[in-house]
Amino acid sequence: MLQLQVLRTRAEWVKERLAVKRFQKMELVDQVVQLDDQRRRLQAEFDQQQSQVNTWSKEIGQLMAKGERDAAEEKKQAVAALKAGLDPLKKQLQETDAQLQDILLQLPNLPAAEVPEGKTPEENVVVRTGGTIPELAEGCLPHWDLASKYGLIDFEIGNKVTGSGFPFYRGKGAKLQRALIQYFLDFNTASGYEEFLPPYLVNADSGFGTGQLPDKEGQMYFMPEDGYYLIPTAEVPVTNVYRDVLLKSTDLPIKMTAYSPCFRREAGSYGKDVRGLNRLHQFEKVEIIQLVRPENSHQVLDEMVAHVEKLVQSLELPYRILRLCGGDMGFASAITYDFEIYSTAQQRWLEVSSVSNFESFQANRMKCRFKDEEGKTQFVHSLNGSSLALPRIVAGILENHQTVDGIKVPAVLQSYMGMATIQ
RNA sequence: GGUGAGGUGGAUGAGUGGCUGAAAUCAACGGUUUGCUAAACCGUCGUACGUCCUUAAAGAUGUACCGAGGGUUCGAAUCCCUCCCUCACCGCCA
Repeated sequence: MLQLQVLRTRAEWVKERLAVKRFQKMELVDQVVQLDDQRRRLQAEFDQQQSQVNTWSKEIGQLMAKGERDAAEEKKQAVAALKAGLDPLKKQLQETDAQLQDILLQLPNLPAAEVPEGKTPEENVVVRTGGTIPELAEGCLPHWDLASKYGLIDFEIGNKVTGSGFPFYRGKGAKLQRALIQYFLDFNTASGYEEFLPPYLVNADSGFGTGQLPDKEGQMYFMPEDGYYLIPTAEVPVTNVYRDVLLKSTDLPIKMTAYSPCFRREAGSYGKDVRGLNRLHQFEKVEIIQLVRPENSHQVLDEMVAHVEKLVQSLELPYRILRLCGGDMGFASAITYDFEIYSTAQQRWLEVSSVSNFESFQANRMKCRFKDEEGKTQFVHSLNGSSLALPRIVAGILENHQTVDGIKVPAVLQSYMGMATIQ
C-alpha cells in the first residue's frame, strides 16, 4: 500500500510513476486525495463534537455526585441532542475511510527510478548473462523425456491421483528434490539467513499483508471450511511473521529463509508452456526474505541478486538476469530482477528466481515498523527472492547436463545426492 | 468435538460503570554516583488518526484503541450479545 503522505503531497509525480507501470485507472489517485481531504474534514468535526460530549458526560457525573439531579438531567438532554447529530457524522466518517482504504488497496507500488519503460516481457532488460550453453549431442532430449527415461518424475500417476500439474517425483528424482532443497537452505543459512519451516496454509490477513489479497485470490487455493489459503510461496507466511510488529532499529536487518511447497491455481495457463516441469500447480521452492532499513534496501537488493547468482552459477547452468520493465512487474514490487536459465533442449529461457524490493509497500499493509535512533517510527523495507525454485532448475540440470552415460550431477550436489551421475 | 478458565501497555499484573490511557513491579532508555562492573538514586518510557503552531524539528491539543465486532448508558477496560484466540481436562489422533 502506498503511503498516504506521498499521495497527498506528490500526486502528479505518483501518476508519472504509475504510468511506467502501465497503470490504467489513474483517476483513483485524484480520488484518494479527495477522499483523504474529506476524511480529515469529517474527523475534525467529529472529534470536536465528541469532545463536547465527553466533557458534558464528565460534568454529569460530577453533578450526580453532588446530588444536583435536576441540573444533571438538563445536561443529559443537551448531550442527547448533540449525539443525534453525531451518529450520522460518525457513519459518514467511517464510510469515507472505508472508501479511501478500498482505493488505496487498488494502487500498485511505484516503480523505482531505474525500472525500464515497457509493456511486455520482451521489453525486459538483460543486465547480465553467465554460464555457457552446452553443445548437446545429436538426439538430446527435453527434460520430460529424460525424466521418464531415468524414472525420475511420473506425471501420469500424479494426474491420476490428483490432476495435471501435480507430478510425483520418485527414486533419484525424489532424492534430487531433497538434495536441492537441502543444498539451497545450507547455502542461504551460511549467508546469515535464519531458517524457517512455515505453515502451508495462511489466513486472509496474511494474504492481505503481502499483497495476494484482495485482488489475486483466484491464484490461490482456498479452503472455505476454515477460511485458509494454500500458500503460493513461502514469502507469504514468512514475511507475515513480522506483521503488526514494531521493531527496534537494532533488530534490523532481519534475514529469513524457508523451504515450502508452493500451490498455484495458474488459472488461464495452457499450451506448451505447461509441458513437463515448466508450469505446475504444486512445486518446491526455497525463498529468502529480508526486512531492512529503508536507506539500505537498494543495496540489499543488489546483494540478494548477487547471492542468487552465485547459487545459480554453482549449479553450472547457463543463465541470464533481467531487470523487469514497468509493465511486466508485479503489483507490490518497486523493482524486480528475474533469473532465467536456458533450457537447451526446448531452446527457451525458464524463470527460476524473481528477486524484488517492495520498499514500504508490504510493510505498510502489514504495519511492520521500526523505531529509528530519533525515536521516530517508520516502515521497514521488505525484499524477497527465490533461492531457488526447483522444477525449472531440475529441467535445466537434466537438459544441460545430459550425456550418453546419464545426467551429470553438479559438483556441489554430489555429496547431497551420493552420486556423480544419474543413470 | 465436549466442559471449564481466561484474553489489559515490551513483560508480569491490578483494575466490576465516571477522578483509569490505565496502579504496581520488572525490562528498556537518559542522567547522577563510581577506578571498572554491580548496586543505589532521579527522570523518561504505548499506538494510530486529526487540529493548532513552526521553514522544519520540537511543542500544545483533540479523538479512538484494554482480543474483534455489535449493543445498553449522559458516561464502558468494567454490564449484555456474537465471533476469534489461548490455556486446562476429557474425547479423537500423526
